[in-house]
Amino acid sequence: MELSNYSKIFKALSNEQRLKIFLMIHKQCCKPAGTQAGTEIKVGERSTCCPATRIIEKAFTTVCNCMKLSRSTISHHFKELQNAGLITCEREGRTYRCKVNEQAVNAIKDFLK
Amino acid sequence: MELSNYSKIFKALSNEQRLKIFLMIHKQCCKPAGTQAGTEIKVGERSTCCPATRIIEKAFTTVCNCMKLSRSTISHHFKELQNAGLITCEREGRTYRCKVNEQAVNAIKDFLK
DNA sequence: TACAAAGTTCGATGGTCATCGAATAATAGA
DNA sequence: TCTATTATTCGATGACCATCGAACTTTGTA
Repeated sequence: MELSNYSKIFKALSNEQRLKIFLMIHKQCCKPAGTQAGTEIKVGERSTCCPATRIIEKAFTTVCNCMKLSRSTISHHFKELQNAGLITCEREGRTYRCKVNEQAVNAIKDFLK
Repeated sequence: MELSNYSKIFKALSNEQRLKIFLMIHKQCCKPAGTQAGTEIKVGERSTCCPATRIIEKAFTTVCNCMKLSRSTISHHFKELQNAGLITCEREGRTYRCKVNEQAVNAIKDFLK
C-alpha cells in the first residue's frame, strides 16, 4: 500500500467523531464468535450483526441515535470512512448494510512493524 | 489512553509530509539490531543513530535535506509530532536529538485488537 | 396514491491547517 | 567580537474541513 493511502486512512480517523463511528462499527462487528453462524446478534438499540459475515445492519440509524450530529454530517462521515477504504457500505431498500474492511485494519496494525 | 489522544495521533499522521518525517525517524532509528550497542550508524546524509539508545542525531537537518519544504514548515511538523506524543526531541547546543516514543507506536498497534 | 422513513446532496459558514518568507535567537568557531 | 549555522516564532494566505438546515430521492406501507 502506498504512503498516500496510509495518510488517507489516518486522516479519516483523525476526526474524533468519525473515529467514534468507526469504532462503533468495528467493535460491534467483532463480537466474540461464540454465536452460531447465521444467528444475528443485537449490537445496538436497533441494529444487528451477523457473526459469520460480520455485516452490520442499520448502522446508519444506530449511529444517528447514539450521536449528537445531524444526519447529513453523519452521512458525510460514513462517506469519508468509505473513501479511505476503512468500511464498505451498501443499501438494499431501506436497509443500510455496513462492514469493516479487515485488510485496511490489518494494514494499520502492520504499518509500524 | 483516551479516544481524543488517538485522534490526535492519527491527525499527526494524516499529513503525508509529516508521515514521511515520522517514518524517516522511526525507520532510521530502528535499523536491524545487528550493530554493536553503542556504535553509531549512518542513517542519512549527515545524521547518525545509536542502536542502543535509538536516539537519532541531527534529525532536523537530515529531514531538511531530504524534503522540499521550508525550515519553518519542517519545524512546525516536528512540533506537531511532539504534541501528539509520537516523538521526543531535545537540543543540546546545535545538536538536535530525536527519538520515537515506542509507547505511542505500540498504542496504535494495539488500538484495533 | 399519499405518506412516512431513511439517506443524500447542496450551499453556507466558521474554523483549522499547511505553507511560506522574514525576523529573531542561540551557539560554535574564526 | 564577528560570522555562519541552525532552529524557532510570527503574520499572512489560500486551501481544506466539520457542521448545519433545507430540499430532494428512494422505498415501503397504509
